[in-house]
Amino acid sequence: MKYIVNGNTIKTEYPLDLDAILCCGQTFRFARKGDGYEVFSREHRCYAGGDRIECDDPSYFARYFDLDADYDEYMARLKGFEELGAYIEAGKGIRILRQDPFETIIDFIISANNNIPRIKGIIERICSHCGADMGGYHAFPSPQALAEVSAEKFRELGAGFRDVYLSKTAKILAETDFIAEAEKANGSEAAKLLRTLPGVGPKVADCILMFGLRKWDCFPVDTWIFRKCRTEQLDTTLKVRDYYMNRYGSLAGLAQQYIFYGARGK
DNA sequence: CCCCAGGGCCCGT
DNA sequence: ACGGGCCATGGG
Repeated sequence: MKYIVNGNTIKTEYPLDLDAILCCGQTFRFARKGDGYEVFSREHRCYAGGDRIECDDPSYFARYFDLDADYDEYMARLKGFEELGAYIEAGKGIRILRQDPFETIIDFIISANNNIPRIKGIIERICSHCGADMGGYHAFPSPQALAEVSAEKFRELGAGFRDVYLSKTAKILAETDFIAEAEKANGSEAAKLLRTLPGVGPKVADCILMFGLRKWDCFPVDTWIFRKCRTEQLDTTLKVRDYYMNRYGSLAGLAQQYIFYGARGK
């Protein structure tokens, strides 16, 4: 048993390292509150601190925080790689979030060539504009609601040059069963499929695989990871990606998160 | 004024 | 296939 549910409260076996989980760019919908964080996902909200999660829907957030998975086993497997030892020790409280695929696709299109505080602001304004009013906060918009938003409106909400990507992709996701196809596909096929969406390239696709589809055979390379991992041979982001995907295999994405946390810090 | 941010697109070679 | 310029916006 890795956690216990008592009413609307989840108690986890080990404390979650919420700073590492939330502040390293897996999600952008959270805020510090008291000793912990208020976290939003789709139409849900929770308060998380230490080993407690208080929420409207425990089964949703047990899944969201990936509480059924055995991270001790993952860490044990990755500790076989000498270079990861210190990173794993520092990041042992990390979980990989299981977020809504649609929300994750939109969030990471916004993340391109952007910084975390500004990404959070854009997403917040989009939710306020067309997400359901949940009383005190707004849900993430449905695909249908977001498909109604014009590129001009996205620009107005601060999305910058990503405005057309957002309006085009939202329409595709609202009008087709794209997401179901991506969920069915294996990692490399899903990555290829995701890259057909406007605004989704190699890095954004890998983040969607990681945080929206729980497919970990990927290796998102952003500027921080590239700075950390580049060598004379590995002199492009795609070469870094290929090398580490091959090295860490089915746990490459998790390994990336340990490296990211270690390289970037809080 | 500069540079940078969890990059992708589009155009040339 | 690959490289370089360009793309909004806000903060340092």
